Amino acid sequence: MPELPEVEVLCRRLAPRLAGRILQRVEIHRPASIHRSSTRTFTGHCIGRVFGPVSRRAKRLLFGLNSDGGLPDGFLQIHLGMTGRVAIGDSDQESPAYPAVTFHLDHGRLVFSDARGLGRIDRVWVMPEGLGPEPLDPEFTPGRLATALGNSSQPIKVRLMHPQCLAGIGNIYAAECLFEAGIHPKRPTRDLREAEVHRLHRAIRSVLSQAIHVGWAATRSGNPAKWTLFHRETRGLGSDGKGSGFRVYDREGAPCPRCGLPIQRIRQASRSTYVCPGCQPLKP
DNA sequence: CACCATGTTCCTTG
DNA sequence: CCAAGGAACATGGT
Repeated sequence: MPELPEVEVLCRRLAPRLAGRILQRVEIHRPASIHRSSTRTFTGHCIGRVFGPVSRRAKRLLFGLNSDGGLPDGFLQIHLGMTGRVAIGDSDQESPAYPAVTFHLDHGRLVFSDARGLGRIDRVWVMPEGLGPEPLDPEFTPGRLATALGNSSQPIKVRLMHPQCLAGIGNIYAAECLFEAGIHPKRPTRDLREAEVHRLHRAIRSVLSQAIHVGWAATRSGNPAKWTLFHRETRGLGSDGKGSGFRVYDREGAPCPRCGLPIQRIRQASRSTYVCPGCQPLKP
């Protein structure tokens, strides 16, 4: 469930439930999930710490930790990879499938589970560096987008997904944003006109914030166990033009919600991209 | 068995 | 040198 909107909603859900909780014990079921330190070192840097604010940078969750004296002591950073999940449960609840690391708290526990094992947990003391701007930051203007895109000849879709270019955009939302902006994924980045960069900026902000809105609403109105996969629940329902479903992602052959032509699936950098041949012309 | 999969990083090829 | 593509990571679902 890991692109910016899903991580953002997860972050907002976890924050109030973690604040003040004490990390008493760490159980590592999958050592490879611990990044850049031994399991021993990692555990030692966790035990006894108290959870503070929870935030997000790109697709990473950052759990602020304090020492038992109350002083700030860095972060627990979780990158979900493709299949990572985070859940909070009572101690007597059944564990989720594919548990990788369990954090036992003074009340309940936090479980990171991961079927494919591409997610990573890190103990860090500085904010992540080398990442592109946050698209929902008020400072993120069309000009900032233009700067981030640079004078690259890369296809715009591939460029959008590059973490050092822009934070938080993955395969799903790259396709959605480009559809919304009416830009073909294969357009060379440097060929985009100013008006198109403007449209793309607007599309990125509206698609991402709408996804957060939908994801957040889903957590509040039932089906809490499945909210992270809301895009799968809504497959095929995207033709309402706005709201819950994806407009193009995973909708090969389905009618474009804007013009009715069948959505095409193409390949780019060995990943699937979905595009409407009518609404996203190859030529500006 | 074949092919697909929400991410990131590194290597190879042209 | 650069850019684009592909592989790798490790595993499950269809």
